Amino acid sequence: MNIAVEGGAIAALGVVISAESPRKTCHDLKAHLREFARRGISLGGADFDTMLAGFLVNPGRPEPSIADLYQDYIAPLGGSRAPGSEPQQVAAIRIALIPKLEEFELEPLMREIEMPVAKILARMEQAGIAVDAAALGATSAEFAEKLTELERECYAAAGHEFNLNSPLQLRRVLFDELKLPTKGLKKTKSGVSTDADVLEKLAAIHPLPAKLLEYRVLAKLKSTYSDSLPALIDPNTGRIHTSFHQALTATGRLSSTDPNLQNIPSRTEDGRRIRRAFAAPEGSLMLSADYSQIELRILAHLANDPTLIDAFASGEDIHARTAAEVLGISRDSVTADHRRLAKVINFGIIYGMGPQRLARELAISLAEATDYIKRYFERLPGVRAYLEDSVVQARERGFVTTMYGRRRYLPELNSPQGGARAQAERIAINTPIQGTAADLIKLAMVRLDAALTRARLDARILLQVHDELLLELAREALEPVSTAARHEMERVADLRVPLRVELKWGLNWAQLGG
DNA sequence: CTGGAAAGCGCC
DNA sequence: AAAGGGCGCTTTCCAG
Repeated sequence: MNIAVEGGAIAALGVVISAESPRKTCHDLKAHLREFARRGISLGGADFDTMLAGFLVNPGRPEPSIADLYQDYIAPLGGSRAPGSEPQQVAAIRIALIPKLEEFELEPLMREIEMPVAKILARMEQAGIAVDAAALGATSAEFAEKLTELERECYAAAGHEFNLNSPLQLRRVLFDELKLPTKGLKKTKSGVSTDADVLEKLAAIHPLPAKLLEYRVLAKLKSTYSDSLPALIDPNTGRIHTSFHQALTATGRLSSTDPNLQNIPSRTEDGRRIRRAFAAPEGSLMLSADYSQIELRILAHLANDPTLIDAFASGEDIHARTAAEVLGISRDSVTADHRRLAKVINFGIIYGMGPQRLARELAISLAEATDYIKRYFERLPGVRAYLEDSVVQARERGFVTTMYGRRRYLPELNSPQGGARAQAERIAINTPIQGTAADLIKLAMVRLDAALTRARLDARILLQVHDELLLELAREALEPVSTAARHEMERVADLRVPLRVELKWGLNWAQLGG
């Protein structure tokens, strides 16, 4: 096979150098880059990660190990040779995967997006993020006081003490002891649900569900965030070092664990207290960038629907425009309620929502919900045609793709089970949209990192950048962005609609952001 | 004691 | 009769 393998620690990490070219292959490059950085070694020029390539070829196998890939791509070739060392296996896997990437036209996605993203993520993980442990501690203490009071009120409303964190005990209190009506309420496998939806309905007729809703929100924030995050601060760096997973989700999104930094609260004021604890230290500045309405913009592009494209091209409020279309009214007579309704419909379309769910969500009749959906598709025929075609094509080919060719296989589309088939059809609708958004956001990471690197900055999206001159340089790097918090930056991809970038920065970006 | 399922809920 | 897509974390509860 003509492969040279470096010895010692490097071979143990699965780095392979081909003898005829200087290209280096790695399995889980991001992990190795972190390990190398920790030891102060540089790993130059790695241009192929077998884990990422294997995942692109078959996303049904998340975070494949070297053994998984050997099993999938080398063993079936029927060679009689022994598997060899891990680096040798990695080299063989690369050779087997490259033709697959080319056949599926995934090579540009691999080379231009996934490989650069892996290197950026390694730096982000290594850099970590600063969090104000004292602020979190104060928040926890305050939440604890409020929780004690809420507990007392819940026990009083129930008539006795019980474990407020146990849905089972709560269900017995609500429906067996207090005999609250269960008619029309959502059920779980074991009985009537006690989720927020149900408790909100019951809140109108009894004080316990109302208090419990308050209790749950605070208990969640305290246990998941203000209590847990400080424990994850690395004593060596004083920062939190999350792990990003690049070869995991079915749609191509990233995920984050230990802790999950992608679900830090932002919606409620109590939640924003948690988010505010992620503040740039003295002398540094945090920058965050995001796209506004990216999924609906992608829908407009993929569906090539003139109305949606026009709405985005002219910078309209998309939910208000949808409201005007669906309700058949002029754009100036759209009220906040109309807009709220249209927003639910817009999201529902992306997720493949049916009329039942829409009716429940909006507290309207099934007939009305059915009518809204009908009118939506009448007014935006491009969307209807696109969604129908998506499902038909997916059924024929057995998979769906994103704009950059990322695949997701959907064998369930031909299932005899109606429920499983319907689920697969919703996935067939959602995945090209959600997955394309993931592609574009990764591409934006690569471009932004390159821009800031050119400006001699060390960029870390959502992480701190150490540089006294950051603000000046960021302005330059992100031209035509100026001092305001939100601006249009650039078109990241060849879309039929403009993408709008939202930037937030400051010593505390959470305060600046919406 | 550990592991896993279920319920619930935080984010996009 | 009909689960809106994608995640990860905490708690309870039960099995081993």
